[in-house]
Amino acid sequence: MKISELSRTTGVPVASIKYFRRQGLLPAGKATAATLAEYGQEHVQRLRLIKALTTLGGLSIAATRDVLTAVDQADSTDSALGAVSYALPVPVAESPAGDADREAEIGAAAEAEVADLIAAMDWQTPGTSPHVEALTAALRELRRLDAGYRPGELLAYAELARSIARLDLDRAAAFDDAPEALAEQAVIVFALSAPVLELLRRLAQEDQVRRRIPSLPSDGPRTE
Amino acid sequence: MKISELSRTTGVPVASIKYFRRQGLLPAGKATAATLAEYGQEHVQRLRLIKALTTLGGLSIAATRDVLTAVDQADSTDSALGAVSYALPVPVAESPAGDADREAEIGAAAEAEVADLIAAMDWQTPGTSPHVEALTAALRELRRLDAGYRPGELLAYAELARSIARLDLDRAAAFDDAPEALAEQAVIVFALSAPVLELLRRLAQEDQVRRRIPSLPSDGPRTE
DNA sequence: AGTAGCTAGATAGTGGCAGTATCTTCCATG
DNA sequence: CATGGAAGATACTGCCACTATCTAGCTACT
Repeated sequence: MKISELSRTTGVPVASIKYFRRQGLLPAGKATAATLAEYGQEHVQRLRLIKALTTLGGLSIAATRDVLTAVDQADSTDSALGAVSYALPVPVAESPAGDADREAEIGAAAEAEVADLIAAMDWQTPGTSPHVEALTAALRELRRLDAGYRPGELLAYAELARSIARLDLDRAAAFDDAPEALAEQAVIVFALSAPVLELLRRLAQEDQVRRRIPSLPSDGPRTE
Repeated sequence: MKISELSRTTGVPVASIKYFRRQGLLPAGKATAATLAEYGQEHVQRLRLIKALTTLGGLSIAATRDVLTAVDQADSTDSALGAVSYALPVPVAESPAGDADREAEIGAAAEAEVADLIAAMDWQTPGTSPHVEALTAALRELRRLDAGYRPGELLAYAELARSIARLDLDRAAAFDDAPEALAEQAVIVFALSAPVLELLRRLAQEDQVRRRIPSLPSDGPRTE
């Protein structure tokens, strides 16, 4: 397959394909001559994955490269899942501090909240997990807004998160008879299921709003 | 409070405060003279909210403006929740089509999947909901990758999404005795809980991975 | 054999976004 | 009455994700 055919098959412009190659997202084709290379089905699939990660997953090019590198380097065993998980970017919030006293108080409360949660859930996480850091930062941010979780609320969410994670792992493990596909499946489940879940949550919220507030009009979004 | 004090209190540079004002994210201070305006506590809170929405929530300036406009225009009653929900951006994926036949097949399957799901959940959503559109697009994207949900899987996620939405609504409704704060609380719950939930999911995934794969790299779950 | 039409690789340019900096005019306060 | 801010307008910057152009070299058709 020539690059122009690869472009036609996937709908990705030739210039973009070259760009992805330069950025290390896509392996080079097998060169058949100094100015000619042959692309295969694996390039088609990789391009689809790149597109899905950037558009649906909302990943940057750099983050996509990190994730794909983890996929390629995964020794097609268990480490794939962990590597992919850590390669995914994390929503981090770090507002510039205003009042130092208030910041200290908020910070301590957030850290305690996370520690309590992890203990209560009996979660096995390394102390260096970026997710723990990020969660603490997120809770700090909410506390700055005086919108922290009330006692037990966060735990309720965590229980549901555990249920979701069980489904995720089931989904990822469904491919464990095809080791070379495991890492890729892990990416899909970890990175691309998040937006799907978020949309389900929005739909469920919408339903809940309508059920609890019967006076709401039944049409769609307000037109401008 | 002068703008320099507002800047010091919130940690946001003066130039950025002016920028947010220009973009319609922050109301102008009460002008006390041609070149002097007075800012109050509401500006402090609004700036905190802007920072939280952009950093933690990952919203663009334009999206933040839309959300805040919905907050301000909410007639401090029920419509606040709906307006905010629709003002939030939605992860949309639309890959350029390659093969027309395959696209048609994928599209039809995704649409049927969404319709079935909404029916099974008895969700009350308007046909024009952008969330329905977005979910269909997301499922199309996954199907393009040959990574669609197996029968019943999506429903299981949806059930959990419903549980989450119930928690969300409880959280939002906790402020219904302070109508002017309801819309703001809705923003916080709808826009800022998503990253928290995502982080909980990551932590839970991490825990699940560790529990399911107790072995060391030398002994994978399924070796080739 | 000649040539039109690809191709690879390098480099440069574009448009959008989120600020950041500068400039001018004006005024409150010591 | 001088000076340090403040307001508003405009311009500039850096980053990102492409997109276009250019050079040089095939290669397949006639």
